[in-house]
Amino acid sequence: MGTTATQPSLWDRSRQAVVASIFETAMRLFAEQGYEATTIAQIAKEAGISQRSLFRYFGTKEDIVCGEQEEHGELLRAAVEAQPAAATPWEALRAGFEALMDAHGSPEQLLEITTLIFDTPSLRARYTQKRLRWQEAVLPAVTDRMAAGEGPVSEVRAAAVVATVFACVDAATEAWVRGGGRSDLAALYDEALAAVRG
Amino acid sequence: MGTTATQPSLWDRSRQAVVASIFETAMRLFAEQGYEATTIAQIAKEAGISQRSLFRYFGTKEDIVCGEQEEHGELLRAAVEAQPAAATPWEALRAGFEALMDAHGSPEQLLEITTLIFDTPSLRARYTQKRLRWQEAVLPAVTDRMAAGEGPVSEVRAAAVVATVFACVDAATEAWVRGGGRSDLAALYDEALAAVRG
DNA sequence: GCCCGCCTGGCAGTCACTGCCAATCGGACA
DNA sequence: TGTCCGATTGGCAGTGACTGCCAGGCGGGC
Repeated sequence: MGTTATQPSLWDRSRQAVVASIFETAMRLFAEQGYEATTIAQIAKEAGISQRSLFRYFGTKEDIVCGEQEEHGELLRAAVEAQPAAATPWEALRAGFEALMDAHGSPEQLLEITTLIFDTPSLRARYTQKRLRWQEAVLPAVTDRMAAGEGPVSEVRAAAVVATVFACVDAATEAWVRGGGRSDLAALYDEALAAVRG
Repeated sequence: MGTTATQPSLWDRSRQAVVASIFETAMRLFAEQGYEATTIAQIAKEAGISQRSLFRYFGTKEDIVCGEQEEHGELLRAAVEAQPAAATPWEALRAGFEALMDAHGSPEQLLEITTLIFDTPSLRARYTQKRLRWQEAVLPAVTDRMAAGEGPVSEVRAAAVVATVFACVDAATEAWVRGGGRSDLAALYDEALAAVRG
């Protein structure tokens, strides 16, 4: 364990450094010229890496921005499943998102990334696509929770609850972004859900 | 008006014929080989048209499948706004979707298209993107309706209601597709919404 | 000092999509 | 009827994202 913890970490460390370098270069260029106007060739050049290698770190141009979402899906699933059995699906999912927001480093960077995603159609499409995977990931936990409360649950009912929570997160996030991040995201989410369930 | 009604209709008729021809050719090839494996060049060749002209009819490959969604958005908006003032947002939106489903010709073709979209990631992403425009289109009507019931409404609340309805439509549609279209889509939608609001 | 993996870069190719230009087609009008 | 004109078409060359392939380099283990 001691060797496997240091040796791969050397590779991983350099790998993380390259990833971060590409990411920062790309975000700077996106901010300067816009996402569509920035080419992969330009990012690679300014990051001092070959185009071919860039694609080995980020499978697609969109993944440079949306890439982190992958791991966050796992985090969300784990957080939801870790909630006490007594919690309703709504409470469990809310707690899951809370955990997700805690995991983020600087709120400024989160706002920057989220704004870019919501302002760029192709990025938003990709983001929505990834969120579909999140929905699939938390579905079993939600199904179980609903079944505990009211007996056997049809597929649609659980899927609808999950989809609704994500829809409210989306509405809240959009309002948050449009307001320049000045309001509280969690409060917006609560307001959104209250409008639906109240 | 008389001339403008017959003359463009000749052009439009031939245009519609070409569109239909491309669409049918493409759907056949998609069914035979899958969406990704079918190239624009192949569709153009088999439809007896140049690649360049194909792109004049359908701006993107995805639009061959998702293209109709554009006009349906208008239909939905009109139907929602045409609902009586006494109807709640939920009732108005439900009626809107009912109108939309009535507008579709054969249910078999609807099922075929929808299945293709839900089974193909890039198509589903594009579809979701277009649905976002629908959401923006019906948002004013829903905001007005909510304001009538409870006074001034914040942006988030109305957006959340709209997003939730679309999320339930999505969940219902997915269940409908996964079940091979054997269940009733409207019933699935009602079940989905009941799970959320009940 | 040598060998062996892995990483990297470059190259050529595919595919969706776009701008440009010339040919053509069909109706309008003299 | 013949001619003109606007719209449609097709081909061509180019861009940009992305992929497979192959050769070279850099590390660490023997």
